[in-house]
Amino acid sequence: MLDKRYDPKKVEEGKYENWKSKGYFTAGDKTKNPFSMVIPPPNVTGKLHLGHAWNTTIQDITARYKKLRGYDVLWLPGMDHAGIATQAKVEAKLRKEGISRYDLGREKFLEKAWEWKAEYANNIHEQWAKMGLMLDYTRERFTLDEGLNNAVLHVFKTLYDKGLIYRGERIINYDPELKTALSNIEVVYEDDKGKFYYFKYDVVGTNESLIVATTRPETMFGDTAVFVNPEDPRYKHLIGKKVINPANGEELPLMADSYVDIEFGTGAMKCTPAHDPNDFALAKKYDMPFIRCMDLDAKMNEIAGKYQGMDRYECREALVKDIEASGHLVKIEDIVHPVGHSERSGAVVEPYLSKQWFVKMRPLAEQALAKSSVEFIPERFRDTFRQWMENADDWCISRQLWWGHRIPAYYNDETGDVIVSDKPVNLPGYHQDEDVLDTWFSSALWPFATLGWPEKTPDFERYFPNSLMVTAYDIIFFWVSRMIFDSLEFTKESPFEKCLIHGLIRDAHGKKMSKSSNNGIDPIDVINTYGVDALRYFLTTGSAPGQDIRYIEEKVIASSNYLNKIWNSARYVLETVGEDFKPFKIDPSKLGLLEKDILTKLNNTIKNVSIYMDKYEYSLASTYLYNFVYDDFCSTYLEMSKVTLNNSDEEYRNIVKNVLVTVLRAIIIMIYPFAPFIGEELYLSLPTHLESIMLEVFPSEVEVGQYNATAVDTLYKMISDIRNYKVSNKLAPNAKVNLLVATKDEDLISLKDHLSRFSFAKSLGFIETSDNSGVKFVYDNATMYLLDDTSDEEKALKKQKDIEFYKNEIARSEKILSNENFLAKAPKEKVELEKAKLEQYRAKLEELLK
RNA sequence: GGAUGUUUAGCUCAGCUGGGAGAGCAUCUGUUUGACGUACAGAAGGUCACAGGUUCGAGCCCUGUAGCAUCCACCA
Repeated sequence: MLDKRYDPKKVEEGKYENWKSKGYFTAGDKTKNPFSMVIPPPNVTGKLHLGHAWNTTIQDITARYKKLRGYDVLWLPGMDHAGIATQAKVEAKLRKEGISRYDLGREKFLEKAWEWKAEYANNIHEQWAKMGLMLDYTRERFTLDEGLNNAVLHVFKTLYDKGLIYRGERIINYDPELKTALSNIEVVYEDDKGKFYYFKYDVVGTNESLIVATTRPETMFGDTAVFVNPEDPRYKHLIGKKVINPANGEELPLMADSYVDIEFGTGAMKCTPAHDPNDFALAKKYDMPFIRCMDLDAKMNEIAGKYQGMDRYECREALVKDIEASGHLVKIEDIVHPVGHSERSGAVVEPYLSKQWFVKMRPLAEQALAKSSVEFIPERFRDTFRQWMENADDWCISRQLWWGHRIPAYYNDETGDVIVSDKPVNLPGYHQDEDVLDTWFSSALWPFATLGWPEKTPDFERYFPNSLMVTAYDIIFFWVSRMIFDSLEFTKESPFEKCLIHGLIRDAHGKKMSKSSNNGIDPIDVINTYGVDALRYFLTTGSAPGQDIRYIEEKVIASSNYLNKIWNSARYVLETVGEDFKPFKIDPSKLGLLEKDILTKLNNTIKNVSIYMDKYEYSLASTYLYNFVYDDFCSTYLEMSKVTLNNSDEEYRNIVKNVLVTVLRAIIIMIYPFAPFIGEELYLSLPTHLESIMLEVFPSEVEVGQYNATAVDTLYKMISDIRNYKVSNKLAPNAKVNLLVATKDEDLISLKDHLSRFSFAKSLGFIETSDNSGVKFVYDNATMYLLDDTSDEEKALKKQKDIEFYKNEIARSEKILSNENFLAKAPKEKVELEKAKLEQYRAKLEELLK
């Protein structure tokens, strides 16, 4: 027997290990159609947060549902080495021990990183198990494993041979703390407080000077020109002359280009080609030199003269002081301006001219835009993808790190030769590039490389392209778009058929969860308090696809209450039918009205749940199920069954029990993808069951046939009206009442026991034609009189209220039906429906007025 | 500067091709009715941001305005 209360801890215990050991998670049944997903590989940097919980729950619901639907489901797990992120963490850990990565050297450092990976992979496995994820661990992959590594080398070499990967000098975003290049999207812009320095530049050969403003004075040593707009009347006459750089006294040409905004600052701009991407472009245009005045550690170099060796900020301070002393400082303004920070280290990014590896984006992006067949859900995210693709700059893929795929380029310093090879090169005089690849270079191959590509493995043949990818919208640029263009380039197919996009999870006030605001919620805490099923249900219901959700504890509690409701309804059914009960095939001809009614509602629920599950609209699917469970099953049929079971013979009692079990079984299987643990527990309590709910199939509709639904509706309305009447007349809920029902509906009369029980009827009579005593309730197929000591006044009041109601309804209906345009243009069914309603209202009013 | 989302009950949110506004929580009234007080029976609560338009009919479609949020690009 089930416990009185649903206890998540007890219910969850042992189930996951059992499923796993029985091999239920392992794909490969060739008799079925495949359905495949790969998990977005979490970084091996730390704990999984609620966002992961949400993301993986959506996938798990999908996997379990598709399995119920008879698919051979492959959900492939794996993790990402997360180059920068992990290396930053490992370095931070070492730093606490007083060691730098250089103390250890590459080999030893990588050993430490692998140790780190092992520890965190273990944490992640534990969390996946807690979440109940149906992952096929026999196929688990890691972005740095041998297979992925081969795929990465193959891709690098192929793109290189095609000219789609090149090495070049460009301005890149440099993280001086982690000492590595970053790609554009690894830079986050924040509004920082800064200063705007106005300096006076003397114009050579004149008495004039002009004022140039900058936020980064320390880069003045790398300046090669000052630019103004050619149309700027203030400076027009000076164009072509030289000005003196107040930082070092050197002469700079005063040049003109329409790029310069007349309105901004002083309208005169210094040009630092090696330290600013826009200046770099200008310098290219005018064939100017690129002068680096800083080293990679953000310290000034020999170009800066006496400032050499200073940190960039130190230099800034000293230089400004010196310029002020020379009388060339005009003013300093406090400003707030966007400053690029490294996503991982937070360091202020330094635009820096250096030699890096790049992926040439245009050809790949155009192919992706032209050929991608990925269907985004919701559709609007296709535009997000498109917009980024259309504007994507070349992708800087080299990182000056150790943790990652080492770039397979080999240099001969003497000859200047470069060999790119997917096999190790051991030629004398050659040495391998020290850098590794951007972590996203390998994740971009995830959907196919995890299946064995570039080999044509059976898994690749069978499970690629993936059926579905599930991820949050913030990762479309980083990952989704790159998977799509790499997949199209290398497999000639889109990596997945559909891409389901969800939002971000926020705190109760709508703020982004983050470490800095300390508002993060650990999913494990939630699971320990309310159970994983409640968390899963909360995460995937009550929200629309693609929208953000807020974590609200009350909602998790509500979810838990709902599961408890299902638990207790199961308890009632199982206690009622008994352990020895043997369910049998339903014979529609033997069903009673109420049985037909609940089964019909079940059929509708199965239909709707299926429709929305198939469309990945889990929130809507769950709403239909919820309403059925609460209103139709628990509050109504289940209560009715108590009366039926008391008042019928053995054969009919068995039919009712059979219906109870049938409905319960369907509910359990439908809720199970959302709440697998309680689903399994209840399923295994059913009188007959398979070894596990994981082997079940989705419930199908039950043959019921036609029945008098009006009679059932009227019964439920009567009960509701009587309850309502008692409350509004301050009668106790169990106050006895005398009822008289005027009806010719034999089916309604056959339900008299239920009416009697739920109205606490003292007496209940049936008559053929209407009477005129008591408080009157009018239905489609009956009129009910409540005969008790209510005063005539109250009776009249109630009657007046009803009459008014119907009069209003009739007026509304007549108005619509007198509109010729409505009659002419609205669909016929709508018109007929309205006419039928009007007729009913009139009949009821007439009955009321008798 | 470009783009997207959002505005519906006190709060958090659903509302799927246009056809009589919904849920959970909170509030109020009742209830030892034979699974569930993590419950039951009821009640109250909304000019669906605003202004136009299309339509027989608009929370839903179109245009505009405003607030809130997010993303992209960024000015030296």
